[in-house]
Amino acid sequence: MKLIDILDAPPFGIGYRLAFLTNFWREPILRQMERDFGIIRPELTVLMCLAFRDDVHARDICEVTEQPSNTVSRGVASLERKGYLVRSRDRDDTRRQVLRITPEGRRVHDEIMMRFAQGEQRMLGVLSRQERSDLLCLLDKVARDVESWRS
Amino acid sequence: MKLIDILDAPPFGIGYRLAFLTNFWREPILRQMERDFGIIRPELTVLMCLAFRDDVHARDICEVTEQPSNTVSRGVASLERKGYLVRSRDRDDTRRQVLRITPEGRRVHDEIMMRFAQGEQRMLGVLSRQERSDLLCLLDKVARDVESWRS
DNA sequence: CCCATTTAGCTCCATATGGAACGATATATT
DNA sequence: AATATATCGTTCCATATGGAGCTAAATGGG
Repeated sequence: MKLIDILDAPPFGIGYRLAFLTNFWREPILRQMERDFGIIRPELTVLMCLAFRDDVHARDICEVTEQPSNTVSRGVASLERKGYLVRSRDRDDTRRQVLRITPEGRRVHDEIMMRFAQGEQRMLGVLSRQERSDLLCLLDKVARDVESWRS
Repeated sequence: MKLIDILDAPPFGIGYRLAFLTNFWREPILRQMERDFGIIRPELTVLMCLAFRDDVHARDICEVTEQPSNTVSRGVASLERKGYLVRSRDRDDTRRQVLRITPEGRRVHDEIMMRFAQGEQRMLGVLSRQERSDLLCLLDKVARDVESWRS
């Protein structure tokens, strides 16, 4: 018996396949990432936020990612220890700290993003250009509708 | 800043959306499941395997789901305590135990599957029948190709 | 201006998880 | 048949995670 045999069993064909693909695409790269860079999932979450937009607060990351503040706090602290971000006090509100990614952090971030992109290309190998475009369009449509269907 | 704003930032549009949708579809239902039935993720994994095929060994579940044996072992033990499965020694190999789902376990399993199915329907609300069919077809194609692309 | 309330980020603690190693049993080798 | 090796399921331990509560700082109401 293989996992693939269960594909048709559950009464949620699309959801099951979404989870199936997410798992086999993402998890091996996350494990590599931990092995090669010592970065674990909550740290990557922080790193991606900082790469996307500079000068954010930990609180912003909590809101965007819906992660608990202690998880973000730990991620920020360990990324700082590794030299992937710097913290500075916010002069308007000294409780807050402004987070900024370092060049080294950016480098590691870009390397990890590249691995995810390459993994995606491998994953989609069986699809034509047109099929990939269709798939992206359909997924995008559902994702942008998230506020109407999320529990 | 909202999570949805980051959709177009990473260089893996399809993978990112797969993970995004998986997360918002599955996680709330898993939390409900824990709250309502006291069943956590590794237990659901075991329950789904037993519902799919009767008379399996814990080892089979490890192989199919690629979960470590201690995780499966704990899942089996707690499901047994809750009365959702029964264990019996395998007469051919007394190290093994044959696992069988109970009617109560089946009932809980079906209820949980129904919630995932309903969540899927809500998630896909924005798509037409044809679009859902296309999406399923594309995801299925990639999923069935898993052995060629998985790391 | 003073005190109550809220907020940012951190620490403590309880639980979830997976790697490693273990005991019991089965299988292979000589 | 006797011993070495492999396998099944479990326990032990180290780490990851999130909830609750804490401290410091900001904000609001009188």
